[in-house]
Amino acid sequence: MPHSYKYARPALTVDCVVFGLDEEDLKVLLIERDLPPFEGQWALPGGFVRVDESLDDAALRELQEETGLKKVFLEQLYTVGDLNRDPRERVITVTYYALVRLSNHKVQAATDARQALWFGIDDVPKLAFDHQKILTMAHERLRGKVRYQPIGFELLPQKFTLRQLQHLYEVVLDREIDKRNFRKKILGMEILEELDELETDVAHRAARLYRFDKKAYRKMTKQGFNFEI
Amino acid sequence: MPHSYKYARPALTVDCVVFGLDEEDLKVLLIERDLPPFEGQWALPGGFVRVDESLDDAALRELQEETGLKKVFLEQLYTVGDLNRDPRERVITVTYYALVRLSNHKVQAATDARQALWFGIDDVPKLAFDHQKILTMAHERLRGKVRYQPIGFELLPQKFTLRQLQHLYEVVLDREIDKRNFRKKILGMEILEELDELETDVAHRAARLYRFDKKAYRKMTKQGFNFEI
DNA sequence: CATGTTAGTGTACAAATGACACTAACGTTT
DNA sequence: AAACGTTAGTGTCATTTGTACACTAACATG
Repeated sequence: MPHSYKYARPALTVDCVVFGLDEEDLKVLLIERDLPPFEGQWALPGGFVRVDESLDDAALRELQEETGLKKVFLEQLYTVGDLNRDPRERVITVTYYALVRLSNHKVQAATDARQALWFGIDDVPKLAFDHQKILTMAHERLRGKVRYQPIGFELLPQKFTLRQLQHLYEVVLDREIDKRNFRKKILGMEILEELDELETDVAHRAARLYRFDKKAYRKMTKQGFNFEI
Repeated sequence: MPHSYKYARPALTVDCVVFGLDEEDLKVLLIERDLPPFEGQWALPGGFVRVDESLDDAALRELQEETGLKKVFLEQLYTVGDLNRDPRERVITVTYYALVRLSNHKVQAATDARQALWFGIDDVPKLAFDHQKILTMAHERLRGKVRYQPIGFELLPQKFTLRQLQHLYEVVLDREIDKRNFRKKILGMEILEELDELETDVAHRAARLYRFDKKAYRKMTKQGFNFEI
């Protein structure tokens, strides 16, 4: 035990709520714990922060270690520090949420996790610790933020159809959206680059592909433009 | 040094950005540090989290100890944990922002602080640590949040005039607002209780006093109402 | 009683939102 | 080759919301 301090210190961890999107559903990535406490239960990926790495780095490292995910969109969510949220000792957890392109990423369990699996957001099992509460918070944050920041694109492939984009908002906001009004609005923002490509492998008329134009968005933001769905 | 751990642990602190409002300006409460590091410099009130108190409790306690403030509106802001933000050792800080009714609260310095003083938001001195960055974040959060959550009332006395309320939004959002449109909008929300009282001690026609009707707001929120300025 | 200062009120135009239905394209089935 | 099924893609009108704008009333003060 080489590290001693005058006053007791809580342990510090990071946990991540990783969202993905498929054709039907909003999904969350969970791991099955391979260590006590809550061994064998499902939990959010996460782990201890090393004393020589930043919080963001810790979150990225744990994601990679436990699920194989790299280079994902990641934002800090909230820090939970209730007294008895971990049965072992006082633990402070800085929580993050991440958005990934489901199609791009093969997930695989590793360190400290028996397996990593995607669950439908309305279909998650009982979670370890207070992870259900964190998941709920993350979901609310996503619902809120997706409406006034163009973060939803992180859930789609880089080239996507307007149908996919609309579907994203319908799933995340949990309400139907009128197709014509949606197209009018999103195209009117001029933050989508219209590609000379169509989707492939569909059993009906193929839709045009678009790409989020980050540069145009940044420029417009500086001129007072506000993204809003 | 009775507390030993297998791995090194960062220290954990809380810092608070306390906002207040007077007739002119949005203000922030700062303390002059009475201990190294940065002794004699201005900083955000804050301090170490005890191992047996929650993060929120730590923030409230430090506020009371260093500035004398009690029972303020307090919300978690962000957790900063860059590697070298404290010259002594690795320190993780959970930051909060607080809103207080300036008129109600007498401020007085205490533990670890030579004095506590209100500064105009555009008139803060050089701050210790990365506190300027935290302050900027808090200010942005306030600007953003005040528009879609009725937290602004926390900055006003419980009974206020529409003029004061409008002034609040003008100061926080840093833009002029049309008086008639503002009144139409805010009164149309039906979240203000019109009192049979007028302001006193003014050298002109006295304005009617209103009170924020929290119950009505909660009820309407449940029915899908969204506050927005 | 004149002055200065803020309270309190309505209208008209512009912009944004929301509701709504058909034809075109294209792969699949018969 | 024709019919079918499925999704792409498009415009208008009515309603709601936002924005710009100016005068009279009330009241304390000198």
